Amino acid sequence: MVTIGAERSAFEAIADPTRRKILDLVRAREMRAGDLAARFTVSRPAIAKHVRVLREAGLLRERREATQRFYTLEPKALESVDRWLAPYRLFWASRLMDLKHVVEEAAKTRTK
Amino acid sequence: MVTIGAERSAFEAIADPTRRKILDLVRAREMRAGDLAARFTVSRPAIAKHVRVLREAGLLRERREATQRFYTLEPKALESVDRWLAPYRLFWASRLMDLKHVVEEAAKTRTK
DNA sequence: GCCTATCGTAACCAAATGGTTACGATAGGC
DNA sequence: GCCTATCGTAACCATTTGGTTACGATAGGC
Repeated sequence: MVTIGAERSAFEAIADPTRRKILDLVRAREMRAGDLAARFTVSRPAIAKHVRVLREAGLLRERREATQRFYTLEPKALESVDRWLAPYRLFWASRLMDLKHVVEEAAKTRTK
Repeated sequence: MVTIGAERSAFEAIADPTRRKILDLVRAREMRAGDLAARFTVSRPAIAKHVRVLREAGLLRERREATQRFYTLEPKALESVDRWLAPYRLFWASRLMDLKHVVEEAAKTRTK
């Protein structure tokens, strides 16, 4: 298998708050590069670099029309993150069980 | 409000694959610093630094016993990430709806 | 008291990151 | 043909990151 261009993990991509905000914007509606840049205080090239990182992580889809570039969220964006996170949700659930157990024991003691 | 020690985001913390693996290990069972280090090829101080990042992000809990240090997963670890991720799950769901619609249209056309 | 085991921290280094300004490519209006 | 608008990329820079080796602190065994 030949990889064209740089690979990059979604985890790295979402580490930066600016990039998370870009994703949040693009999730709502398709946006042009300029529209995105206008939402931030940093320069347009800085945003272009963030967008590149997001594309290399497979999170953004690019559509060109004349000189303009439109960005949309890749349909399965962040599923890899979600998959990794899933066992942690089970962990929280088990923690809640523990709490439930503690509460029930306390109730039993009280009604004894 | 006075911040003791460095603040750090959970998103930065999980950007590194070694740190994600540390979390995965600690989620299963409490581990000593040395136990953790033994699981990786990098040096012990390198692991100590990763552990510090994870603690600063509020993901790890430390317990000391003599000269040993035991680490466990903080009960609510990564909930902030999960909260940020939640709208993306809705996004996937709506994408699935779209797909369902496409499939149903195709079925209708076929049976016409 | 001394040795050993278990650690974090300091100091240092190469590479990656996130920002900037300057420039080039491309398409549309006139 | 020329100007303008919309962009990405190149070159550069300061800071952060992830790794190393060397060292110090602390507690238990004998």
